[in-house]
Amino acid sequence: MGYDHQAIERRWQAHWAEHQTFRVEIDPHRPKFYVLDMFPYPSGNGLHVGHVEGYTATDIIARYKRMRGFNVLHPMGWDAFGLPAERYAMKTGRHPEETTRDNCANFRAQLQRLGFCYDWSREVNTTDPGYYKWTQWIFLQMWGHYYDPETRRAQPIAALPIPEHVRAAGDRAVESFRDARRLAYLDESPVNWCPDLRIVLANEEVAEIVEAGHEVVRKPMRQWMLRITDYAERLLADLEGLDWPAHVLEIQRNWVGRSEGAEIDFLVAGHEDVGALTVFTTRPDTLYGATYMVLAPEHPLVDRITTEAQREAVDQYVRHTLHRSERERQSASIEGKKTGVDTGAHVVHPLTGARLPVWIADYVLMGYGTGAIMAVPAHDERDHAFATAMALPIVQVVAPAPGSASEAIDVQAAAFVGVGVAVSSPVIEGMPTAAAKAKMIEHLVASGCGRARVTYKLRDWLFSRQRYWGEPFPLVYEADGRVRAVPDDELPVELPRMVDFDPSETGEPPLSKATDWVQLPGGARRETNTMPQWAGSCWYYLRFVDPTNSSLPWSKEAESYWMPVDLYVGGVEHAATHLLYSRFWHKVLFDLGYVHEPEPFRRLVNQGIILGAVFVPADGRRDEEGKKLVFLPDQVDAAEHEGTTRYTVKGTGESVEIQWDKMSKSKGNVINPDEVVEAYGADSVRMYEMFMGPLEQSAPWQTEGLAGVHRFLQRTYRLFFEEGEPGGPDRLRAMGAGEGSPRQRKLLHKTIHEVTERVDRFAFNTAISALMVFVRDVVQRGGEGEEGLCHDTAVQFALLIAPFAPHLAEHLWSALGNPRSLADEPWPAADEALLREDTFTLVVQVDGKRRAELQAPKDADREQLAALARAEPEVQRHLGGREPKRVIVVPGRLVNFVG
RNA sequence: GCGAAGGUGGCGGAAUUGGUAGACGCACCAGACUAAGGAUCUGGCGGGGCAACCUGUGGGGGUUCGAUUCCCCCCCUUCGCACCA
Repeated sequence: MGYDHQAIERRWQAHWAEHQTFRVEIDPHRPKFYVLDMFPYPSGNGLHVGHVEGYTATDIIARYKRMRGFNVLHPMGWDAFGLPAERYAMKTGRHPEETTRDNCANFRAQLQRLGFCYDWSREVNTTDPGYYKWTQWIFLQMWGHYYDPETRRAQPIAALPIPEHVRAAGDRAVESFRDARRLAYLDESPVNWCPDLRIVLANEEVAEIVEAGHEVVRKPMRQWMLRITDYAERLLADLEGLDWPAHVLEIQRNWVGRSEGAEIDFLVAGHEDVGALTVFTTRPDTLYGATYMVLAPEHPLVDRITTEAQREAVDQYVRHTLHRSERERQSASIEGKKTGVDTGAHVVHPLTGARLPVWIADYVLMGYGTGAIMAVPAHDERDHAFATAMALPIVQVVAPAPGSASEAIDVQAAAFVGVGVAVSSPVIEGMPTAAAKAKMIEHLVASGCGRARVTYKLRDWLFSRQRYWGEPFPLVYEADGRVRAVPDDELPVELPRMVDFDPSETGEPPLSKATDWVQLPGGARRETNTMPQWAGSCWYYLRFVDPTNSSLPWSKEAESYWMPVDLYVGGVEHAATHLLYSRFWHKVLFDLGYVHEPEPFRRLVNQGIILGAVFVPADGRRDEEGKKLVFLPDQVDAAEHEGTTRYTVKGTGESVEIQWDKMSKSKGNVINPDEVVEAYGADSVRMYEMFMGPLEQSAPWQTEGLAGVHRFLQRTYRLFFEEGEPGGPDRLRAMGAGEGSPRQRKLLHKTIHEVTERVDRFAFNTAISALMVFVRDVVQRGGEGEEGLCHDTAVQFALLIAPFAPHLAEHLWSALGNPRSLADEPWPAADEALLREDTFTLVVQVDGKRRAELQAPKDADREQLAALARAEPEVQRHLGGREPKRVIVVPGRLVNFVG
């Protein structure tokens, strides 16, 4: 019969399901371990081999930790709201509800066929009203709270102190004062609008959509925003304690983008009534070098201060800018072309009293700082380019530090952006840049026209979408226009069943067409936007701790036992989105007392990408349209030639080269997990993906490699079983009852030690290699008639491969006479005494070159080792009778004769 | 342009604190068993050389008895950021 992976895997998957082997409950007597995967979007394409890699890694850890005595929470669910389901529905007429249900069922079946040890009783689905009830509830918590910079935490909006003059202006004034501080707020500002898809996009999403070939323009629309910027400081500071990959921390730091500097107020000449025009700068020490001022074209004061003579030119420029997408503005920047228009207005330099012209230019962005800058062309490249183009004056106020390597600089030719010492700057004359900045801020504060300021690149999170397949907002607009929250006991606000959910060209959301649903008694109307796909994934890890609770999102008891997540594995593509958004929500929930730690994910690991093979013409030939020509593996023949593989296209014989590329349906280089699981078994596929290389690294999929791992499992199987009667079952081999030979015991314990240490380090590829070494050794000894596997060793080995090949391990375990699953068996412990060796391989070098090796006693001292080494004939030969000048002895390793 | 990570056989990759470079697997070659082998088992496998031996971890230099590992310069790849004042 042999290794029948299909029968074995079917049997144990059924066993685990029937016995609910992986169902877990709170157990105060055992330490917990929470292992989480990034839950998938259940697309119609089904599971991808890339999913399998990350999910196998967490599965190994989950099974291993469980055997080490931890109470392991290892859940799975579906991030099922989102655009693809909606677009698929528009194409086929199948409702997202149906396709989502089917896709989830398909994903679940696929994951179960891989034998992952999820607690399926905890499965969650973001589109389930019982789930999104709480997504809506959390949103309302944000709507009901504001961020208090004094206490540095969220507070109930009712606790917001209302200034007397606001209170005096009446209820409506108090309400808008509060609305302006809520963590969830309405804002009418230019958003990223994609006319093709008829949706708005978050800043984080724009690049991806533009990549896909869609246009994105700026368009003012009324949108729900989340005030993530209030948490910028904490999101940055709390990165410190996280066990996350350095590059993810880096991406988040960049994204939050903290910079320290100063705000400086300039009065507008002739417009003292508009108040100060405030700029942000990181170089307050260059204030004396400011020769003009630039406002973003969208700056609210542009209209007020523009002179009549310049009005037409300014209006035209503003219109022009609004039409250009941010993308275009950026690409213009890369070419270095600067455009802008003089407003005709002037500001007064707060220190010198000089009149500086005020320009508008699209190189200044409204969304950063104050939307206005003081231009210091001598010390800023962008200002320099602009000043040169517009013939504005350039005044040097920083010089290279005396004795520094910098040549004599000419700021007329190029900006000097480095640090140095202040010159032509009375208040800070001669001071080094760092000190000059501090002194200047001090001076500005004293004279009342400036202050220290920290600015972040992070912008508030655009949180509404004009889509159907998302969570409805639990908000109602009263007839008088006021916004009211749907009371908690009326949640969830269920998504109405609709057939036509095409968005309108103007961006009116599809839900606005569900008039029965929208219209409420008394002229009130529901909010018709829905939440973005990120909403459901912001907190799913919390729902897993108490997934069926209908009166609370999660109980305090469950949260305090299971949280935080000890290990989170997923792709790096979520570094600036999901991972930032969930940290933000978590901090709000922390402030409100619903979670007990400020960070959700203690340790994060990114898995690499599995690449698929494509073949391209060796001569770089392209098709008629100039696009890359790609051939698929089944169109290509391979032949060995002088040690390398040559590939040619079947039929034409054209020479092609192999390339490894991201798997994609359009390239046709996708590996379907179902097919390889069918052919080689789940254990082989899982183990192969772990054997490919370090988890974090990308690696090419090579089915030959999978076959190699499959052979290893077959060999393992044959170590335990021999062929029975023809057509009958295989028989467990006769095994010695004792502990086995000292040699086998020693090898076993060495293997236990290595596998344990490597799993702890996430070095799964080398852990598997240790298992392979063990099996090969025992097979060979058995083949030489020395000894087969003895019972005790067999038992321990079955446990050792369980995290990697759980089905085969259970099969072996059960054949060895154990009626119950091995999932709760203790992990084998290496016997320290057996790990100790009496001798070691001493390497002997002469002049740093290896000349001999010998077995030396472990406890030999330096003199003994040197003597042993010197006695070697090879060493004698290479020394040729001369006396070495030096003898280096590294106990336990080597002896080197030098000279 | 700025920042981060990386570069080891034909391929994926191993290598505590500097101490036998290439574990393990794939591919390939040879052999055994075979009616047969694309099954299985055994052996070989960085390059050069009959051999002794030489050489070799992107390139160049340095420290050291000894460098894949530490330091300096350069090249290349991947990723992130990119008018952020």
